[in-house]
Amino acid sequence: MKTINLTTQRQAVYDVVRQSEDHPTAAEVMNRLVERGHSFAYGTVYNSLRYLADKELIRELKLGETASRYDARTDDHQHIVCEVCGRVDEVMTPVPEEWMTRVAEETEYEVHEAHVVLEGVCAECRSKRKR
Amino acid sequence: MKTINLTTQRQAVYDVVRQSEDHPTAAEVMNRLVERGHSFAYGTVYNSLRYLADKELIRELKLGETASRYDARTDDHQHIVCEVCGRVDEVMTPVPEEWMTRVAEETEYEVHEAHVVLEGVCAECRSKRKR
DNA sequence: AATAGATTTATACTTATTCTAAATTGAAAT
DNA sequence: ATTTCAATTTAGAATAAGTATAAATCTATT
Repeated sequence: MKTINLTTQRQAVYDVVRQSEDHPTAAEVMNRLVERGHSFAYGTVYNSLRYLADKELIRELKLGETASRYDARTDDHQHIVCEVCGRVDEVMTPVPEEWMTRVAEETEYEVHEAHVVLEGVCAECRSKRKR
Repeated sequence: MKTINLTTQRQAVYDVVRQSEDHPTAAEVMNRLVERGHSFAYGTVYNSLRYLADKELIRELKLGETASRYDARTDDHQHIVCEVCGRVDEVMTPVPEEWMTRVAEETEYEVHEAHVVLEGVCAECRSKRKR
């Protein structure tokens, strides 16, 4: 019984997120909407992002920056941020189940999810650095 | 050559963080300072927290909430947040090196750090729920 | 006591996001 | 076709966390 009501605004926001190669912030989504000729209220973009994340069509990422980012990939995965250029890439290698089990034992929590943000230097910045 | 200049304010902020069982936000640190009879400017508390984190006397935690939290434990560890009551606990079981290596291979990043925030239900909330 | 550098203070500002009340839209019922 | 009602959008105000700024205060050294 999961009805999804994609209004014009929500569809347009969804399209922007899906068609972005990076992981745009709300402000970036807004800019890209304007580039496409839309002019929605700021609040609507936030509402739409929240709605889409709620329906699990997109994911909200909190990577430790001030602004949330959005990702159209909703399958289980993590993220890595380049310390030099700030780019964000997907990490598909799954967090080991065994580690989660150990953490459950250690903490006595029922563990549901792990959000991992890795930090490092991307291939591009690494080769630039070498000279 | 790492000189550390602990002014009255910085020392007091450091004391609050060290003597907190939980992981207080800046606002909570401020409240606890007031309870102890201090009345520092808001900016000073933020500056002190930044200074102490800089000198690695404390750590700033970004757990996906709106406000940062602060932790007097500076050794390598992760955190787990209870979805029910919001409490934050330490996770000392280290993230498997092997997983980090695999991620480095997958992403072609030079991986420096992993910040993990786990979510689940703490022992206390679990037992309350059962009854 | 005089100077300089660092720090603190009070306050203004910024950024990201949420809230609010009125206006608009759209589907269902008449 | 018109009314109706709920959901949505809009514009703008409000909030929350944190940073910036300029003046005042401390502190160590000459």
